[in-house]
Formats: sequence, structure tokens, C-alpha cells
Amino acid sequence: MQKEIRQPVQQRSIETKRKIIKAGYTLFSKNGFFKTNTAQIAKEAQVSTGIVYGYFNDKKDILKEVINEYITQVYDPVFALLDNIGKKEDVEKLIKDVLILAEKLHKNSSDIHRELESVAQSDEEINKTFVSLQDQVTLRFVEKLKALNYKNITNENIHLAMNLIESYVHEAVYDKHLYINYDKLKQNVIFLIKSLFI
Amino acid sequence: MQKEIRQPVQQRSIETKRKIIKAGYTLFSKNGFFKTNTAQIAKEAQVSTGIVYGYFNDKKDILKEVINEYITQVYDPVFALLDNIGKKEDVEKLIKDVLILAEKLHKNSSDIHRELESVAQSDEEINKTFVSLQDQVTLRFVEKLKALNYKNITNENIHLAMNLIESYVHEAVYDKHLYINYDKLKQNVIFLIKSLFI
Amino acid sequence: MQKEIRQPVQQRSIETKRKIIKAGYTLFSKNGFFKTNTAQIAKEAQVSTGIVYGYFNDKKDILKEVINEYITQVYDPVFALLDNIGKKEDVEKLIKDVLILAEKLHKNSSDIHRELESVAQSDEEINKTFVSLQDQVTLRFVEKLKALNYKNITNENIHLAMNLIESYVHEAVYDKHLYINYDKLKQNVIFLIKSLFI
Amino acid sequence: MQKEIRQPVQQRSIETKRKIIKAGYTLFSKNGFFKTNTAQIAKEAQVSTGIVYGYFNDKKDILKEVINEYITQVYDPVFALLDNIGKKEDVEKLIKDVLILAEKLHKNSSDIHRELESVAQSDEEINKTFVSLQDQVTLRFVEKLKALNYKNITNENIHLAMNLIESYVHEAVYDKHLYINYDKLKQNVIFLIKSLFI
DNA sequence: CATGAATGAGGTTTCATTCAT
DNA sequence: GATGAATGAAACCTCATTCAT
Repeated sequence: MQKEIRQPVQQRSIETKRKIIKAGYTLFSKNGFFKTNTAQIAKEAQVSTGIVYGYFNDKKDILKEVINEYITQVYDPVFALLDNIGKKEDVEKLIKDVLILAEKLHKNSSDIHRELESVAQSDEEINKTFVSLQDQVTLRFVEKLKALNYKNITNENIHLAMNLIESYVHEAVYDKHLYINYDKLKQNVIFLIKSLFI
Repeated sequence: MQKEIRQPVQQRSIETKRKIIKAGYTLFSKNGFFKTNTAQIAKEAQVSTGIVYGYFNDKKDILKEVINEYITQVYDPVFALLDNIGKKEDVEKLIKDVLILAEKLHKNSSDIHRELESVAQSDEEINKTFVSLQDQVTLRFVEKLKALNYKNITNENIHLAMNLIESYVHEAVYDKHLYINYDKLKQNVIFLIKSLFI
Repeated sequence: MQKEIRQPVQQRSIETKRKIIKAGYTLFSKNGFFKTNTAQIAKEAQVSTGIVYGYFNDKKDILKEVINEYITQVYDPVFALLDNIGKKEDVEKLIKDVLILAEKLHKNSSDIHRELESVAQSDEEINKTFVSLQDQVTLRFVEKLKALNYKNITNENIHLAMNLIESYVHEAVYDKHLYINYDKLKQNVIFLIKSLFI
Repeated sequence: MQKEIRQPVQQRSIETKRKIIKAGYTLFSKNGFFKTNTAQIAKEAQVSTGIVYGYFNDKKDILKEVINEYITQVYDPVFALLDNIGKKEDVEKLIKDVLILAEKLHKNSSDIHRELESVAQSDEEINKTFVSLQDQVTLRFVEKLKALNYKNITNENIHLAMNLIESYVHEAVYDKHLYINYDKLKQNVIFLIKSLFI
């Protein structure tokens, strides 16, 4: 007998559910999925432990919603940017726009990305969600840019361009390597991406 | 009172310790650190649960040794390659050599890399180990290639080149994205890296 | 990250905690601290093993509360008696009152006293609690009896008087030595204590 | 099938056994029986863990021998003193002799006494050994002093006298209570014991 | 709906004892 | 005899989930 999961319709219910997701988001980011327990989530969300199971089937279910939240925050703006590429513009301009957006998104979503990727490794379902999202972004970029008659638009090139952007953004946000000059890195990334498409 | 950790003296003992590390390596790779328990490790290593704690303080301690193992398997060959770059050779030849090695290493170490990176996120100590290793590789490449008078050798360029290689190898090994042609990807990576250094 | 210890708010909760302490009291008394495990405590308290750790950090923490319980049962009546010594009364009467109380307390608290003393030996913290309590009793007796103008009230005399009472009570309760006549012993103890204060 | 326990006949064997007993004595005194494990005993004795079971059936067996050791060190001198009370001497002289001996013995055997008493509580067999020893001392004192025509020699009086001596010695050795003046305490103990026998 | 107390399976860890060398 | 590695039962403890209120 499948347990009845509340589909929140009242305003208060919706907010409770959101508080839990937010708490999950925060704690999974900070401490990781496996090092976070439901009691901590409930406390962070300022609700009782019991009610968590009124809104979610299990802990993994919270994770899924956190992922949705993440997707909303990260991928939606990407797709929005994609949709707004109205006409063929200067390649460099486009690259810079993407870089600015990517950097902004990374700063906000900070640690959650890697944590989610990490959980994905041991969870086929979550892994598929992520791969599929990346696929979509790549392929939609390909489609869009081809439609706008950019040159050399291949799956492989777009894939590499995105990885390069990821390389820069990652460094810019985590600041792991002291010997990297981020402006230089950025210039080089732009240079390389331009090399791909010119 | 710190518990006594066996310093293996007998041959049998050394082998047991290796068996445990190997089992940890296998299971952490396959199922992830948090989904692996010590009983499973003991079983995989075909030893009793008790003896695991004769050689390791706790599960995380096994992880540390698994990391050492990983480092030996992955970074030692990289440093060896570095040392063997005898005189300035053709850039393309060098890139290809590195790609071949990287691909080979990735195939062997399969999933462990991502799992380790993932654990690293929630563990400062392990994270530092990894960042430090990456630093070493980057900086030693810089040093060596500068000494051999290659052009445009900067920290940023080497960092990007390594990320590009990682991009390719990752796809080649995990084969996540069906729409990627790996030969094409490889050619493009080589092209980009050459662009950096010519 | 210190684990959250339940601060009982519901009535049921308070009772559960009391049941666990009571179970600890019973089992520590009967079998000793080290021969009692948490599963036994949970079973005796008719609760699950898990909930024990909802109220206590660990087994030693239960012991501490058992000690508090013991103190309440044993020392509170002693302090009450002390407070009720209204005016200078006959020495012999006072001694007999104390003896009666001590005997009653010992019968109730049965084996726990020695077990607690025994654990105290290998645990500095618990040891300090006990020594401090004994100190308080001794010094408050000294203070009170001096105020009432009893003769020869010194720390040493009160200390010895208490030990003599302990000697008698201990025999009376444990009945270890078959060749001891408890009435005679009692008379001799009263005689000795009187010798001290006359 | 009862395991064969080595009856050491060679000198080296005897010494090994003694080393283990000594190690047990030391560690049981310091940390208690339950907080001492066999590995620690072996290490302290500078022998292998395996050989311990060549000389002892189990851990409790070591404890028994430690008790024997304790008895040898503590009770033998007491019985020797008893045997040496040649003719009726001054009561005060005798009390002082006993006090000096008791104090000396307590200083040497320090913590082991209480630890053994503590273990005795949860172990019937060991408890019996101890009670029996105390009985012997008490009754042999009674017998001897009666034979020498001391006055008022009853089981109860000797029992109390011994407890008083214990009271003093305990304080003198452990120095728990800062407000006790040990010389005064000693004088009072002597006074009380004399009161018993005059 | 909400609370937080309770459950119990399952994880981590210890250690008396045995065994291969 | 001696070593120290190995065993495995049993202890301690955690936490996702359920339940009484």
C-alpha cells in the first residue's frame, strides 16, 4: 500500500515543503547527502521530524526535490539565455555572456553541484537525470547556434566549449590553486573557444 | 589512549593489509564510500571484520590508504612520463603521449577518481591532498616544459591543457554522451592544446 | 558536532527517561557497570535500544544520572535530618537517629553504593562527585553541631563517627561475617561515637 | 576437553608468568580490571598476546593470580605480625605497630585493594575469597589476643578496630579530604581503639 | 496537520581467545 | 615455547522511518 504523500495545496503546506527542500539544499551542500540526517534537516527547516515524511517518501525523495531546485536555479537561466540569443551576434560577445552567467550561477549554487554529482555516482537514477540535463544543454546549444549559422558547430565543439567554461568558472569560484591568475585564465578560455568556432 | 595500530612485520600481515586496501578500492569505486560498510570490505578482502581494525583506525583511514594506492597508480606514471621528456620534442607528439597515458590510467582507475573527489568535498583533509597533487602535476609540467624551451608555458595554459585532456579522457572512458564522437573529440582537444602552445 | 540530547518536554518522554535511569540503577546495582550493556538496560526499561541514546550520550552518561538518583535518595534525607536537628539534644539520641536513617538508606540503596564507589576509582570525574558529597556531609555536620554547642566537634571526629556508622550499617545490610552479632556491634559503635563527643 | 595450562618448571617460564601477573597487577590497579585488555597486559609484560594463554586459562585467571599476589603482599605480613606478638604488651604499643604496618602496606598496594573489592562485587567467587581473608584476619586476631589475655576481645571489637585503622590509613594514603589533619585523625583512632580494649 | 518520542535494523568498533607460523 | 595475526561474537551507537498524542 503506497503511502499517501501530501500534495500541498494550502499556502502553509507549500511553504513547509519549501522550507524542507531549502534545508536539504543547505545541508547537502555543506555536509553532503550521507553526512546529513533527517533530524538535522527538520531542525534546519524548523519543523518536526515526523512531518518531513508527510511531504516526502524518504530521504532520497528530498534529494530529488533538491535536485529539481538546483535545476531550476541553474539550468533554467541557461535555457533562458539560449532562448534569448535572438540573432547571430559576435562570437566573443556570446562567449562572454555565457561566462558571466556561468560564473554567477556557480557562485550561487557553490557546493551543491559537486555534491549532487557525487551522489549521482552511486545512484543510477540521479546520474541519469544529470547526464540528461547536460545532454539537453549541449544539444540545444548545438541546435540553436547551427540555426543561427555559427561556424563549426558540432556536438564535440560545444561539449569542449562548455568544459572550458566549467574549467574557468570552477577556478574562479573555488579559488583552489593559488598560482592561477583568473583573468589570464579567462582570456585563455575565451581565446580557445574562439579558436573552435572561427 | 590511542589504540595500537599494527605495523605489519610478518609477510602474511602485509598481505592482509593489502587485501583490505584492495577491497576498499574495489568497493569504494563500485558503490561509493558511504554505501560501503566495513563488513563488506572484510568480506571482499576475505578477512574477519575485526582484523580491519587491526590495520586501520576507522573506515576513513582505509579511504586514506586507498587514496595513496590511487595516487601511486595514477600520479606516479604521470611523474615518470614527465621525467622522461628528455629533450624538446614535437608538441603534438607530446600531447598524444600524455593523452595515451591519461586514457590508460583512467581506464584502470575507473570510477575511483570521481568517488574520491566526491568524498573530498566533505572532507577538508582529503580535499587538500587532492588539490596538492594537482598542483604538483601542474607546476612540475610548467617547470619541465619551460626548461625545454616550449613556448607559452604558463600556469594557466598548462592548467587548461590538463582540463582538456581530462575532458576527452572522461568521455572516452565513461561514454556518457551518445552523441559524442570520441575520435573527433580527441582531434579537437589536440587542436586546442596545440593552439595554446604555438 | 555534538549530538542533540532530548530535553524531555512531553510527559511520556520524562517517564521514559526515568525508566531508563531506574533500569540502570537496578542493573548496575545487581551486575555492576561493566557487566551491564545498553541492550540490557533498554530491555529492563522496556524501551528500544535507540531511545537510550536519545536521552543519554553514552553508558557513562546513564551512570551519571544513576548517581544523581542515588544522591537524591541517600544524601537528601541526610541533609534533611541535619536541618532538623533543632536544638541541642542528647548525644546518644542523635547518634541513634543517624544510625536508623543510615541503616534505612543502606537497605534501600543496597549494592549500588559500592558499585558506584568502584566505578569511581577508575573515573576521575565520578570520583570527584563522590568525594565532594562526602565532604559536604562531613562539613555540614561539623558546622551544625558546632553551632549547637556539642563538644569536641572536629572534622576528624565527625569523619571517624561517620566511618563507624558506615561500618555498622555495612555489616547490618550485607551480613557478610557470620561471627558478628549486629546488636553488639551497634552498641559498640554507639559507645565509641559517644566517647568521641563527651 | 580442558586445555593444558603450562605448569612452569623452567626458570624462564616462571619469570614470564610473574611478568604477566605483575603487568596485570599494575594495570588493574591503574585502570581497573574491565578497562584493561589482554593486549595491554601482554605489552606491559613485554610478551606476546598468545603466550598469555599459555599460562592462564583466561583473563579472570590472571585476576586470580593478581589477587594471590595481593594477598601475599598484604595479608602475609599481617599474619606474620600476628605470629610475632610474643607476649602481652602494652595495648597502645600494639595498636601503633598495627597502624604502622597497615600504612606501609596500603602505600604499596595503593589502588589495587579497591579495584579488587570492586570486581568482587560482581563476582561471587572473588568476593568469597576476600570475605574469607578478612574473616581469617579478624578471627586470628581475636584468638591470639584472647590467648594473651587482652581485655574485651570480641569479634565485634576487633572488627571495629580494624575498620578504624582502615579509616585512618585510607585517608593517609589517598589524601582525599583536605580538611582532615592526619596526625589528629591518627590520635583519635588510637584513642578510640584503646577505649575498646580497656 | 503537526509534534517529537519511539523503534529496530544495521552500522561501527572492541577484544577475549585461537591459530598459523 | 613464543609470536603476533586472525577470528567472530558481542558491544556500542546511529538514524531512516513510524507512531502515539
